[in-house]
Amino acid sequence: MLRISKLTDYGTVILASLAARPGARHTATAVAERTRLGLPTVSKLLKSFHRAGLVTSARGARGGYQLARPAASISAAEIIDAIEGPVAITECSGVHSACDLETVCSTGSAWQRVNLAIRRSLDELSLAQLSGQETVLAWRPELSPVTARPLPAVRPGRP
Amino acid sequence: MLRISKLTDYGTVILASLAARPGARHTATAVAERTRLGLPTVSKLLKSFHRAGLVTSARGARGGYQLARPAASISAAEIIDAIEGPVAITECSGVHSACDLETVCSTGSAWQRVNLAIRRSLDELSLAQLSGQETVLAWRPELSPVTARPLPAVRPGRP
DNA sequence: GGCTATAGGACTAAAATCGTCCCAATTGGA
DNA sequence: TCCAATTGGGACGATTTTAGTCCTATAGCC
Repeated sequence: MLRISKLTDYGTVILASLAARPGARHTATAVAERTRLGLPTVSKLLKSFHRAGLVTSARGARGGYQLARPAASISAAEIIDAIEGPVAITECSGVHSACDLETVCSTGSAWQRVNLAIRRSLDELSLAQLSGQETVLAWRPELSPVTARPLPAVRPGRP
Repeated sequence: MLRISKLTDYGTVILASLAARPGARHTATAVAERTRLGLPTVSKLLKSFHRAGLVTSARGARGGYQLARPAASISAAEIIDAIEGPVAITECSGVHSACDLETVCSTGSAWQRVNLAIRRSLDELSLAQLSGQETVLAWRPELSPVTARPLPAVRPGRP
């Protein structure tokens, strides 16, 4: 199916939530409540984003997170990278390929081409667009319903 | 990561193998030996391709598979569809969305745009290109190593 | 009729993904 | 100065996907 993971999808929702008020500081708890995602999950994702440099954080009382850059300059590719690691359509686009098929492996270059094309469209899509701050061309409701957000059954509060 | 599954990758190798001699009939066993993939796996994938109409089959002695169409007119998108189902980057690009987030779901249209872009490049890539029958532009060896093909430990023969 | 293939599906095993929890570090305020 | 709030990092268990195998039925050739 070639899909992005649920976590990534949640991630965009979380970042969109931060983007709504870029100046303010947002605690993980507040974001969890606003997005209606589980607190542990939100917390985990925000940590990932922090490690990737997409958000800045402040610890301690009155701490919280906020976007490190304007939403328009954060790309979908960066978001995916932050959570799932580098986009790579085939498995050993990486380093260690234990592949001893000779003839057919010319396949590699072609997949790579697709990979680049995907990468490019992901680079061009900004968080601002994802969060609806910028209109996206050719918006056809009947063709593009809603994004995935099968909510976790559990609410933020502790069990 | 956004990657295609191993099975899909195997699938392209199998189809490429058929494409090498489009006129001939290939038994699953022969393909398994040539590609060095496990016979059950090859068999399963060929069945999927048959159901999807990408290959024709003949039963009985002297039976086997062959491409239903020229390699140039089979797209990567079709191959992926045959094995993994329709390409959809987000989960509920489908029908039943149990999504009750209102504000943030404008995200949908943007992901959909990416999805279309991906779909398009997948449509444009033919099996002929994947199997190296047509050269692919901008082939940079140091950037695009080899495709994934972590071989199954087991050989075609029965255990 | 017997041999060789595919057709289809059930079933098991392995792996990646999700989600939760715990404890350490840090900061602001009473 | 101590307490409460909040992030940081990692470990763990459960669920879901993905891989891979096997069994039985069906079809065509000799």
